[in-house]
Amino acid sequence: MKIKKKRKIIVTNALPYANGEIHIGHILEHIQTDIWVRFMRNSNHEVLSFCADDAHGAPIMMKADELKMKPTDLIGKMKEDHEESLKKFGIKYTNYYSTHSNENETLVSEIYLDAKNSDHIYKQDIEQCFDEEKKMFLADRYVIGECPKCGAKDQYGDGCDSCGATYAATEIIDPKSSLSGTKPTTRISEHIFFDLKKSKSNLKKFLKTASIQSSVVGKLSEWLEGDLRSWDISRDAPYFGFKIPDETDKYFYVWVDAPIGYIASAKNWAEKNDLNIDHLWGKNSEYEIHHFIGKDIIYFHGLFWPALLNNSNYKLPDSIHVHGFVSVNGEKMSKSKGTFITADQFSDACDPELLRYYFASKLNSKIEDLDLNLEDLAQKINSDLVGKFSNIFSRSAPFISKNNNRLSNSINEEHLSTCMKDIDKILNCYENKDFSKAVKLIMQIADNTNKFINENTPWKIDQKDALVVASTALNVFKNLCILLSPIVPKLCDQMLKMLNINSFSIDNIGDKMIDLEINEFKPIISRIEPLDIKDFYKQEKKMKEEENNTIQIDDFMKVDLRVARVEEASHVEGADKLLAIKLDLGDLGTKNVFAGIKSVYEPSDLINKLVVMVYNLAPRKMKFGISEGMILAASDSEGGIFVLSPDSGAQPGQKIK
RNA sequence: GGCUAUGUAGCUCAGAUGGUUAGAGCACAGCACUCAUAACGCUGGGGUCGGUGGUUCAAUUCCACCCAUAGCCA
Repeated sequence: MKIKKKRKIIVTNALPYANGEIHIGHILEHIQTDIWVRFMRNSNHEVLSFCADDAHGAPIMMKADELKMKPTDLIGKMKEDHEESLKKFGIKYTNYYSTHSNENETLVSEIYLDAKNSDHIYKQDIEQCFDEEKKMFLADRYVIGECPKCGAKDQYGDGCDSCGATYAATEIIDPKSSLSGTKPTTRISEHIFFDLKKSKSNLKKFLKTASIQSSVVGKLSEWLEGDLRSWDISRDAPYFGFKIPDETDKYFYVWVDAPIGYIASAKNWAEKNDLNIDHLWGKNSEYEIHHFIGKDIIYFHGLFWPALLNNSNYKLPDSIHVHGFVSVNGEKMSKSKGTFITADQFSDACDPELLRYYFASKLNSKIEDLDLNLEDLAQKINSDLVGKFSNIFSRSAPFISKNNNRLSNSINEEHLSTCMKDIDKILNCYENKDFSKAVKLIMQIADNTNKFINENTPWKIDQKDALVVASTALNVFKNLCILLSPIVPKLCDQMLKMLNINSFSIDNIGDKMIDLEINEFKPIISRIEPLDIKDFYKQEKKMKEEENNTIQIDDFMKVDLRVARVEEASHVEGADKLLAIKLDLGDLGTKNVFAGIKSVYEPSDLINKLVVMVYNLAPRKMKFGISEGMILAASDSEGGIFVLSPDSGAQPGQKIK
C-alpha cells in the first residue's frame, strides 16, 4: 500500500427539499456519499461533510398553507424528520443545517452583491400569469390548460406532455390557476437576472480544471456553447425566502440560496468550532470541495453555481459527482404505481444496512440509473454477506472455540498474501466511486478463503493444524471487515468487536492476529426472505389504524356486555387491590370476578348494585382464583375509579348494545 | 420534437481500441462434503451481445436508421 498524502476534503450532498419525506432515491445519494466519506476517513484523510434542508420556495409556502402551519414550523419539523430518517441508514454529517438561517441570509446577500458589483446582474420586465384571488404570481407549473400547439387538455404551463412542445404559461389556452381554479390574468413584473453569458470563459476554464465525469462535461459544454440564457433569480412577494437587498418585495429564487446553503452549513459549523469560513471555503482554502448530486440538477451545479461563485470570496467546486436515479423492480418510482418507497418505510421493513450493501454492489462512477430489485436484494445479501462473508467466521469459529478462543501462533502466510494482492485495486475502486467493482473484488477474496478452508478440510485433520487453517481464515476475515466497513459499518463493527478489534483504519489491513484471544462467535446476520413492495406499506397501514383507532360495528359487537347485579362482595386475603365479587346475571346464572377497586369501594357499598360486565372475556387464572370476566369502571392517570352502573330498571343478564 | 444515457445468459452486471470456442456472480441441474446460519466445493445446461441495413477479408464491438427504457430541455 502506498502512503498517500493526507487530503483535506469537504463533501456536500444535494439538499433534501423540506416539503416531503426522504425516499430511497435520496438515500442512494446519501449512501454513495457516506461510503465515500467513510472510506476517505479510514484512509486517514480529513473529511468534513455538510448538508442541510432546502427550506424555501413556493411549494413549501403552499404546503404550509395547506397544513395551516407557519412555514418556519413546517421546515423545522421536516428537518427533524429528515435527520431522523438519514440516521437510520447510518448517515451522519459533520453538520446538517437549514437554508433558512441567518448565516445563509448573510452569505446570499454577500454573494449577490458581489455579482451585482461586478456587473453580472440586470433587471428586465417579464409577463407572468397572476392569480387575482390568491394575489400572487404563478410559477408555470401552477398554470393548467390546453396546449397551444396540439390542443391536449390539462397540460402544465411550461410544456406539453402529449406533444412535447414547450411554451410560456401565458400562451396556454383556457388557463386555470391550480391554486384557486380561477383564470389567471397576465401582469408585468420586473425581475432580476444573472447574466450567465458574461461567465462563459470562466465556465470553460472551470470545466477544464474541475474533476467531473466526462459525459457531464460534455453535456455542460453543449449547454455552454448553446444559447446561454440569463438566469431569473428573483420572485415576487408573497414568497417564502430571503429578501433581495436594495429591492422592495423581491425575493431570491430558491435555487440561489440552496447551493449557498452548503457554505452556510459549513459556516455554522466553523463558527461553533472557532474556525473562519474562509479557512474552509475561501478562495485560498486548502480544502477540496466535492458536491454529490443527482443528474437532474447538473445545470445548476455545473453552470449557475460556479458562475455565481466566480465573483465571490468563495472557491469553486473541485469536483462534482453525478449519479443516476433509483427505480423499483424495474419501474420508475411513483406513488400512483405503488413503487414509491420512503426511507422510513424501508427501514421499518428491512435492516437499512442491507440497502447500503445492495446499493454499493451496484453503484459505479457513471450516471446510470439503478434498479432496486427486491428479489435480487435478498439474493445478494444471502449469498454475499451471509453465505460468503459471515460464513468464514462462522465455519472457523468451532476450531478456535476448541482452543479456548485463542488463535494459533502461526498462520498460512501464502494464503494471506494471495488475499492481499488486490487490496490496492480495491482501494482505488473505492476512491473512484467504483463501489460495485470493489464489492466484487472483496467477495472474490471471501470466495477464495472459503475455498481455502474447503481444500484444507480442518474437520479431517489434527486440531493443531485445523486451528492454523481457521486462524488464517479469520485473519483474512478481519481484513474483509475493514474493507467492507465503509459500506456496512454496523455489521463490520459488530464482527470486529468479536475479534477484539475496534479500528476500521486501512492501516490495520497489514496487521496480523496471532496467538490472540477472541470472543465466542455469535451469528449476527442471517438469511432474509425477499421483500414484497406491499411489505413497505403494511406497517404504515397498521399505524394509521392505530392513530385513527376507529373500529367497525362488528368489532364492537364482539364484546358481549351484560347488566349484572352484585350478589356478594368481599375482601381477598393477601390482595392489595382486589375485591372478590359474585355477580348475578339472571337467567345466565352467576359469575365470579376479581376487580381492582379495593382502594375506593367497600364491599358493603357494592351489594345489590347494578354494574356492567364483559360476559365473554376469556377466564383468567389469578393468584387468588379464576376471574370469569370483568366489570367496567372509569379511571385515568389523574386517579379515581368509578364503577359504571346502569339506571335502575335494567335487569341482570340484559345485553348492552 | 431536440439532446444524452442505457439495451450482453432466467436475474444483476462485467467486457471487447473489430479477429480463434462472449465472461462473472446469483438462480437452475448433477456430483461431492459435513467445519459452517440447507452454508461451502466441483461439474454442467443456458446467450445469432435490442432490431434492420452499411463499411470491412472479418462486427456483438465502427457508421446510419429504427425500436424500447430512463433522464434533461435551464
